[in-house]
Amino acid sequence: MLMHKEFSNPTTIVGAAGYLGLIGSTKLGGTTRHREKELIYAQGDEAGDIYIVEYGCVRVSRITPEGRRLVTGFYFAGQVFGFETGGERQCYAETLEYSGTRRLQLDDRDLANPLIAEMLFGYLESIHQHLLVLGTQNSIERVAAFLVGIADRREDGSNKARLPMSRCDIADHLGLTLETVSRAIHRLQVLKLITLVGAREVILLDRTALIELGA
Amino acid sequence: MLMHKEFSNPTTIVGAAGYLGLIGSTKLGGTTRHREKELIYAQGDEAGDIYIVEYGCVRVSRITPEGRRLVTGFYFAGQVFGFETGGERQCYAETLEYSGTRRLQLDDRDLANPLIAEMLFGYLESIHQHLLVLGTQNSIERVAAFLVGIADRREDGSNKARLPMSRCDIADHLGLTLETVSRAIHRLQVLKLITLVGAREVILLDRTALIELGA
DNA sequence: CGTGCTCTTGAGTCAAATCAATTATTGTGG
DNA sequence: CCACAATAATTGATTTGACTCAAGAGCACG
Repeated sequence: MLMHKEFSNPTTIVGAAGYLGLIGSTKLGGTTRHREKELIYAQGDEAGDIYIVEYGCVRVSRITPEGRRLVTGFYFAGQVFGFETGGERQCYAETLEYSGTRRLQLDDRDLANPLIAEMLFGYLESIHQHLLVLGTQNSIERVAAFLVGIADRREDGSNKARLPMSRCDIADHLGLTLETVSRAIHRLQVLKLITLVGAREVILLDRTALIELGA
Repeated sequence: MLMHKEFSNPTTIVGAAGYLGLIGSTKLGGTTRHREKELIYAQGDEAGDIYIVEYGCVRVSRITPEGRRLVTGFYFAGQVFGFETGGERQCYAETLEYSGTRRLQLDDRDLANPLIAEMLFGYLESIHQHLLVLGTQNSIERVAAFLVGIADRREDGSNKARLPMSRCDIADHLGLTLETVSRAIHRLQVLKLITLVGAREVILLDRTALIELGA
């Protein structure tokens, strides 16, 4: 429907490319600074606008009536989040660290803007990828795909993935438990596919093998 | 972002409401008739247009590089399918029974049409719901949610769900095996929440309890 | 009225969940 | 700056829900 998207990367969400073209738009707000663990919006808030991450990291999640949580995504610098249906938001958006975001007011006609449409379709593609992960992959494949996805979103092209989110956040994103995530990371280390630098940073030693695992 | 969507129903995709307003549009093609198991589009085909089911049922699925399959959705009369990112389709669409579909040509500007936008956001919401199912629910909850979702899409308001898809299709939709689906259906019968009429039709005896299970 | 599907059912296995410590890390006040 | 509390992550032991493998049963169709 729109421009072609690279497919080597399983979890790229929405790049900054489109965003640049919006600078100067009257509907693009200034940068809002958030402390760690700050709520950007909650379930029940009015939906409609979207947000662009300037720096830092945002976690978007959804709670089921039974209290189970699904983390629908993590968004880093240059990425867009907040696309939602209906009048009310069904998700919570919270910062995981000191972050800056800009709000972009949207109305129906903005969807005709190719930049906005690209963002929306990029988001659609990312959910589809997430579905594929949750529907077909085992724990080690899920974690491998996750790490590659995070690393791919770094602005520098380095083989590192910074993890501002907890093991529990990762688990709730991948439909696993935090213990299983921890064990999968351990196994990837034993397989010499990654190295841990502390608990919150990983170096991808064999990206190809990781992509193959998580494909 | 757009109009409010009912939330009692976990798997409604895109209703026929929007479609009616498009009758007369030059871009809406005539009805194409398909035999059972006919391919409507394949991975690699050019993306861009969407389809409306007139009657029958369409299965949309995606195959991973390792050959695993995810059925992303089933579409019945009045529903829209075929929203995809990028130049090439990543999914296969096939009829499960004798069906009729109409193609709707889309270009970027059509997204500004509220009817089209509603369809797109309805689709977005349905994927989100599917994610929630795959990310948080166990086998019996998944099957319960699935059956309620199918029943909700009947035009008559009856508590029946017709299942033109096989157990294997359901399994690949829910991230389970066909045996597990069969056992879950059996357990729902024992719990007196459903009755089977043959293998391909179920009557929902306690929709509330089913929704609670699958919520 | 077979023949081939699909679906069901059973038995055994295995991957991930659960339960339970233990070991980093991080943060705080003395 | 260090001791200590609090939080997060790892690791181990055990359980369990879903998968796998393997027969049968039910149905649809020629």
